[in-house]
Amino acid sequence: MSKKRDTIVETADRLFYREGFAATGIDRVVEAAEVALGTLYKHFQGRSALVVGALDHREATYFARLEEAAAGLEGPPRVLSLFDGLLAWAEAEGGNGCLFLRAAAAHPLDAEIRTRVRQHKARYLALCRRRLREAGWEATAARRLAPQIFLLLEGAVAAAAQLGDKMAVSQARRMAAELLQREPAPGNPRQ
Amino acid sequence: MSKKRDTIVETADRLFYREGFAATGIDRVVEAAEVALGTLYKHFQGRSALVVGALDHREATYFARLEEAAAGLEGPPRVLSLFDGLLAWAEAEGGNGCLFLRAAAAHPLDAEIRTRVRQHKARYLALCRRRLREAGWEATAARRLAPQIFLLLEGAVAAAAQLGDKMAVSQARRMAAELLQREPAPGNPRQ
DNA sequence: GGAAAAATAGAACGATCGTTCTATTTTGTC
DNA sequence: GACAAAATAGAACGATCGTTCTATTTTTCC
Repeated sequence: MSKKRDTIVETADRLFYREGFAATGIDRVVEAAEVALGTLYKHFQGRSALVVGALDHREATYFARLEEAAAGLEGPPRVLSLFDGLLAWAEAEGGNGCLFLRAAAAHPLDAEIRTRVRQHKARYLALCRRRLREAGWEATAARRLAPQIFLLLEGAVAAAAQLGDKMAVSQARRMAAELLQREPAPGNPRQ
Repeated sequence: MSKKRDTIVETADRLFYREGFAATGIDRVVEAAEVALGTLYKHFQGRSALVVGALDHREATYFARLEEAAAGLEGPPRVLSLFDGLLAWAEAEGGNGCLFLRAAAAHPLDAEIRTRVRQHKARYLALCRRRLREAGWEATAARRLAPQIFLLLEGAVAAAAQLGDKMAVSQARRMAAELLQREPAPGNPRQ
């Protein structure tokens, strides 16, 4: 819609993630986005709205990346591509943990932000379930397996956060592969 | 050593965890600890030193709790008690994620704090390895299994953080139990 | 019991930061 | 080319917060 708005949102997303919420103020975003302070306040009510905008941007781009990673895949690899998408993201932007959880930690009393965090995690879990179904698992099995896949994803993000340890992602992927192999989908009895 | 110092550290730990680093300033700690501002600055050089003090306190109390949970246990349960300790902690203090990771996120450029975070995670991983060895696994097996247990622990903490979802901890515990059962320790061939 | 040390209350400072405002310049459109 | 809308630079404000300082009171210890 607005080119300026997009620039601001992308810059805010990048800065918030790379340098943290505490370290990047409005001025910092304005400077990096090469935009005037007034322009930012024309598009966003205030800092809170800017953070929400950055989270929405991250939500869209991250899930888009996960769709790319799954393109053309079927069976268990379609589920495991969730880890490939995570790895690609960690390599591209450096594993600094989950932007949503960090936003919630940095703005503890902001209801709007907390809502986005919950939404993000709910959608992430729902995506795990959907992928399992697409890969051939029954609804009941998908409902049981999805939280386990989700837990491995969360563990990978958290473990990768502390030392840029990308190994944690492949570790989690291997564990997920074993998990899926142990109870194969009726639709894909052979891996 | 100093009673006042202990009170300050305990209060800071509790407030930082319950209300977040951004929301609890020096004044807030002083008020809750029922201590004068000058007393705090007599014991700590500044905010950064206070945060480090709180992290050290958390480190000590958390690992002590893990020791308690493992007392008297042998074999796989000795490893799984890591999850019991985590659950007890989550129920007592409410799962708000890992204090160390939150501290690092809130003070991105503080070298001292980043060091404590790395130390904490390294010790946690080392504890996983030690427990596996105590439970009868060989050194090579322990080195391979420890990161997997650690990943499940991190995943449980992160997943529990978003909705007070204590189920994530028991979920992770079940996954760890299966993991250990799949390749039993020579010293404890029967579970 | 009296001296030294610690603790207290509270004011004051300086810096940071989110936000608003104004005056000027640029951009887009008929 | 003119006019309206958007963008710009930059000053200014108010609030928060970490930190320092002073004067007074309490505690500790010989």
